Amino acid sequence: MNERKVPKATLQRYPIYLKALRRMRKEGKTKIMSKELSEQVDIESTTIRRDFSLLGNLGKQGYGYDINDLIEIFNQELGVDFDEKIILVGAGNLGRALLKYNKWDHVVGEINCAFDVNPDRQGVRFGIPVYDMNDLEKRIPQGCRIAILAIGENVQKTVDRLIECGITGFVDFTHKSIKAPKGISIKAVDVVSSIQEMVYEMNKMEKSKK
Amino acid sequence: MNERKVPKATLQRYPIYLKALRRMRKEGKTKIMSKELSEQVDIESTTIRRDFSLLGNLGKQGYGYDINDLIEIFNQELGVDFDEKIILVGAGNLGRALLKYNKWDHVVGEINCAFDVNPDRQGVRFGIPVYDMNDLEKRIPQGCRIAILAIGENVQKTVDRLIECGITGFVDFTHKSIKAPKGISIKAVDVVSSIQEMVYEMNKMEKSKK
DNA sequence: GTTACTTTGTTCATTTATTCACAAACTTCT
DNA sequence: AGAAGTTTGTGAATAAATGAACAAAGTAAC
Repeated sequence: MNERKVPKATLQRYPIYLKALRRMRKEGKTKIMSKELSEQVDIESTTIRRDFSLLGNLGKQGYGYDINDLIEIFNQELGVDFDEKIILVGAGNLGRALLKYNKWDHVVGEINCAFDVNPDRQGVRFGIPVYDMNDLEKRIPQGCRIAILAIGENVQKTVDRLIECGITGFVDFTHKSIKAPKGISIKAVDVVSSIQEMVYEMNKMEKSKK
Repeated sequence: MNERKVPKATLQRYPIYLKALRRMRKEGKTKIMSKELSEQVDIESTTIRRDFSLLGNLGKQGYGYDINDLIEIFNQELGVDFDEKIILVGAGNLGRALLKYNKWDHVVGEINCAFDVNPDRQGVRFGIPVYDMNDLEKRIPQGCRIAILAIGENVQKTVDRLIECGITGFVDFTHKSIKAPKGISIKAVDVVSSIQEMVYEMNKMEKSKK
């Protein structure tokens, strides 16, 4: 077992593992070996074992890993508190889709409330209050650090304002490029970028076949 | 100038560059230097220069890079044909949001058509025909390789069927873990994973401050 | 309890990615 | 046109990530 220092590359793989493990649990499996998981997620078994070992001695030799244990540890170690508060900024189509999709299985904290400039969208939606954007400073939950950006207009201005309110992490669904000071982390979730990366990979595969 | 062999790590950065470049163009800028871009996207200027140099000698010493040139080259080299055909599978809230958001500036091919099981969602939506899922085999455009998955049910079954139809790339918005044979590439776009990664990073930053 | 078999955790070699440092190439000023 | 000042592109050094190989620690069968 090593001291806490998870490499960036490993970090990007944890969500993949977690997803696969959840599926297996749902299918009724209770244990898994690195080699089998390897085939499922297309990552070398050695890499998997090393990734896991960074979080402790989770497996048993000659047996494998207990799926429930793994999921639990991952939830813990991925640093997500169940009471992490999240706000949704923008309750348009996309925002509402996210709310509806919000069966997050207690993986990350729930979305606490949402904000939108449009009065038609305010009120309670999918069980969550949607406030007027003007009331942001008044209504933002205490200790909230994370905002999901699902707006199309005034992105930079809104981000600046959110940072003022103490938000330090953004999940960004806009197509805009955002400027932010150090210490603020932004994760872009972007269909277009994903498609670009994918098409590139696909073309490379094609070429290597010929 | 090197021969075509773009490292994976570089590949992941191109979309970030592209986004920033587009913003700058919109702001009226016409040239950019690696050092300035470096500050904007928080990537070392050397890394940027090397990444760019992989696509050719795009810059001029003592001057910098021409933003328009860069954007054009990127669009080309990212391997995206403008006539890449894309289908949307699932026209619920999320699917519709994606359609509406579909001002993709000719970066990637447009969404050609969509499919949904629900008759209420069929017809023309945001200028794009939404067909019955049963007609998939009949209606899927010739040569279409890419599908955007925005469904919640029967994910695996649908994926298998799409693969039968010649789809080799998936942009996956479901929360399910999907099994697919080699040669099929799947890019998961997932709020929950993004939040997890982000929270982890945020916590790490906090700790390192103390 | 002993033997045969399995699978983890980790060391070490190799590959991949990043950063430093600087020559070559261009711009601008005089 | 020449000199001074920038900024690119890249070879060489460093750091990070991966993969092969195997000891240690377990299971299962007898």
